[in-house]
Amino acid sequence: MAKQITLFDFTLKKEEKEAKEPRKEEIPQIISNEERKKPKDWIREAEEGKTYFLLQVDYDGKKSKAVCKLYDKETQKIYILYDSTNHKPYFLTDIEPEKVNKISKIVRDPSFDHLETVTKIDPYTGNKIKLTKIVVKDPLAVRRMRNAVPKAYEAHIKYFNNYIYDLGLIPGLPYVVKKGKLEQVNPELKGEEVDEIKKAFADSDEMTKEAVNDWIPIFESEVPDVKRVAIDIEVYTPVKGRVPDPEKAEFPIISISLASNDGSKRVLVLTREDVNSQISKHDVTVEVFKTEKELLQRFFEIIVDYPLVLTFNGDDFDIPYIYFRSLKLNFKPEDIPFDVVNDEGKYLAGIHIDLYKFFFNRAVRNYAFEGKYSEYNLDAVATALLGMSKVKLDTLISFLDLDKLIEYNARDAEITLKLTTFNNNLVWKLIILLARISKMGLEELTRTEVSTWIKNLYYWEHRRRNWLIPLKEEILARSSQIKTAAVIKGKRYKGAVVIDPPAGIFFNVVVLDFASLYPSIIRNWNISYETVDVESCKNKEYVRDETGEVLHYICKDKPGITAVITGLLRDFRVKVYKKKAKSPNVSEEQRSVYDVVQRAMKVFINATYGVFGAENFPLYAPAVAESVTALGRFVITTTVGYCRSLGLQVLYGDTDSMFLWNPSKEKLEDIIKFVKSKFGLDLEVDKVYKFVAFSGLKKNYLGVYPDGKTDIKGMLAKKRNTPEFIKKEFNEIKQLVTTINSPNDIPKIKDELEAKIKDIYEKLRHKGYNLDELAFRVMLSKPLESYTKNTPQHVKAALQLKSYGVMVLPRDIIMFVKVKSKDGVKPVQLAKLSEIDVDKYVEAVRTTFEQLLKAFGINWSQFSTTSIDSFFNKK
DNA sequence: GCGGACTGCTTACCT
DNA sequence: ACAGGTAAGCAGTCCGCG
Repeated sequence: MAKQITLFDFTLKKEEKEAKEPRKEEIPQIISNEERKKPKDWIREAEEGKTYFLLQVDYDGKKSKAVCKLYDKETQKIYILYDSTNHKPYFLTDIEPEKVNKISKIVRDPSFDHLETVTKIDPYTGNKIKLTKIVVKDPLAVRRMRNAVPKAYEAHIKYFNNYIYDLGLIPGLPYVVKKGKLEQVNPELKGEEVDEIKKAFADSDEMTKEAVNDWIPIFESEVPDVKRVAIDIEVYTPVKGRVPDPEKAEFPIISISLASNDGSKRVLVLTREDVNSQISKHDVTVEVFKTEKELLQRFFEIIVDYPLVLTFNGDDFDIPYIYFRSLKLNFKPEDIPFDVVNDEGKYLAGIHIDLYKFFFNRAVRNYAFEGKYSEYNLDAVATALLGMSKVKLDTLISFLDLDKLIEYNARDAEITLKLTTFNNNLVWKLIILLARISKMGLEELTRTEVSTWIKNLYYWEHRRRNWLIPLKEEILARSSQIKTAAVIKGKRYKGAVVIDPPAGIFFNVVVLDFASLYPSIIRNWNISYETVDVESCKNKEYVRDETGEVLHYICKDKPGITAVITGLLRDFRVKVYKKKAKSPNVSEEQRSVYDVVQRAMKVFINATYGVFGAENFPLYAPAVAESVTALGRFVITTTVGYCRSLGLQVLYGDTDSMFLWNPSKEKLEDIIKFVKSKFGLDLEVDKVYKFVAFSGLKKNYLGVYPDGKTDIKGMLAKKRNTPEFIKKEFNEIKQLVTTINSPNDIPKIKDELEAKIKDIYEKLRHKGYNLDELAFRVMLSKPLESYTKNTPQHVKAALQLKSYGVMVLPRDIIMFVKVKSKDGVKPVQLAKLSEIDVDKYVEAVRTTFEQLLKAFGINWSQFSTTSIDSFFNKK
């Protein structure tokens, strides 16, 4: 469900709208737990000796057991396997069993099972420590008991994850069922392949070398192309601009589309009196129903054959709507293969992935897809990744002829499916790889952020080493000291260096870049929460920032867990899979698999530094984060100094990059060698520009490659909220600029620039742009009521929309124009071209183009004898 | 009571 | 709920002005 606000929301006047408000119907009755779902034969139990892919682990409350959800490639169905090891929920404490025995809140609890004494390893010292394990019958009991002991360890871990750690399971890998237990099936690799991987780790420490073997199956195991079906529903909506409330489920479901990677495409549609119900030929199977109940009945019949259901925003809309609507139509709860639990749409015959949540994930967006989409509705994501969009409508869904409705509905399911199948199943493979690395089940993985993934990976690795997972307070007691002051108010420590660039055009610019700077620092300096600022350490290395001041010290006695895992992933990525992804000896399809593998690693590698500086991360260690950025500054400052000592001009640099002006090959090699020998870091030639136009601002330039392609960074012209007409005009000017080949070409371009800007100004004055082109598009980041400190313009526009009866929600993009009226803004839907405040737009044009003009050394005041000149002089 | 200087808030970007 | 750094535009406040 897209949240775009469209023009036809306003075709009715306010009064009419209120008159048409439907009467409130009763919310469906709440059903008691007993009446709820009884297990159906939708899912069978796994068979002994068969091989399955582990997709996820859940807790079955009725059987009080962990249950594995498995996929069989042959039958393409889901199977379950209950725990046969008698595994139970537990937590740990550092007091003796005798003392725990005296705590009645624990031992008198009906769920209390027994106590055990266990030995764990202290991550800080490597010493063995004795702990008491409090074993219970039910995961909820841990929550009741954990406050009854002074220190409760590992008491905040979800039970099914605890099960995964204890059994060393890796979701996404193949397993064979042996004696009722899962046994990992390793991929068969050629000798040379293994040798090649081992070679990449020849210089690593023992801890890393041991771990390499365990990681190979994660990256090399085949990813099964699980059978899946994307679904999308359309609901009759008599009220304009309002999304139906799933919990009320007041209005009929008029159409459901299904699209599967087994090749089937289907639309189930309701015949209606109120619209043209003629149905012509479609390239999908169409089934027509007289009643909504029959339609849903048929839908359930089809869907339960699928092990995996995909939706776009199904957690918040499609699944709850189907569920509550079915109850309303008197389906028995046990006949509905869906449920709604904790704001999640559950699919009871298998697994449900809500792709909206996955694509919204910041790490997925930035690291895996390199920010290719910046809005998160189906249309935007599909357009960016597939080049495919939703069917455009010029009226409400409720008014569509059935033919159009079928087409529209079918497209949505098709796009949703394609989001996982395009490019050789790239997204699907990515999800599986992320699950394997994080050791998380698919449903949890696709609904949580990267910090949860990293937490889970580290917990699993702690358990594998039999390390005790320390309490947050214990980590903070050692590594909470912060010595630097952030540049930005409100931030906790100092970050990266940004070199102030000159304004101007520079030819032959080479960009050098440290390969994964922060991850490499973590690995090379052995940084981890248990190695920074710990006493009782023999070999210490001091961390200094760029001024030479000592900030922290790192213990080199033993490898740090963060350094080992980050180093491992980094080396696998750089030395093995990035190479394989480009290797000419590998088939095109295999290359794309390796590309997914390296992208999945990138997500973890790049986010690791950040999570240690994030207060809510359970292994939060500010000293770790501060050490990383300080070393980063030290490294780049030293290297910049070295470049300058070679007589080179370093024009610009940000965090891990350096823009060198016309350097010789010899000097570049010299610098790269210097960095390798001094820091053990890899410096690479990242880009070579024909020229770079610097505006003089940081994080703001236009780089042009020899072939005329461009990189625009940070400029107003590329910001989403800049009006479309400015972007369009900027693009034309950009094309002009790319034709520059030498300084001699500049004067001519200058003249053309000047002429072009005069044109824009004239066009603006004569209302030559339409309202949509003039709109600023700004995202509402929170509910309207939460803007208490001030009222920004997009909020003013949103308030006007709201008073008009249009629902406005967080993440909606508000489109508004600047006008000469009280608020100074109006939503495009309510504005007229005649009321536009031209001065404001001239100002916006000026600031946008100034960023480019400054590179050419042009000031607005330099435009002589023009109307623009006189205009700006009076400002 | 008005306007410029200033701070703070908000959004969107860069690495 | 990964981090900090930079920029733009506006909202709101303070202060001086005999």
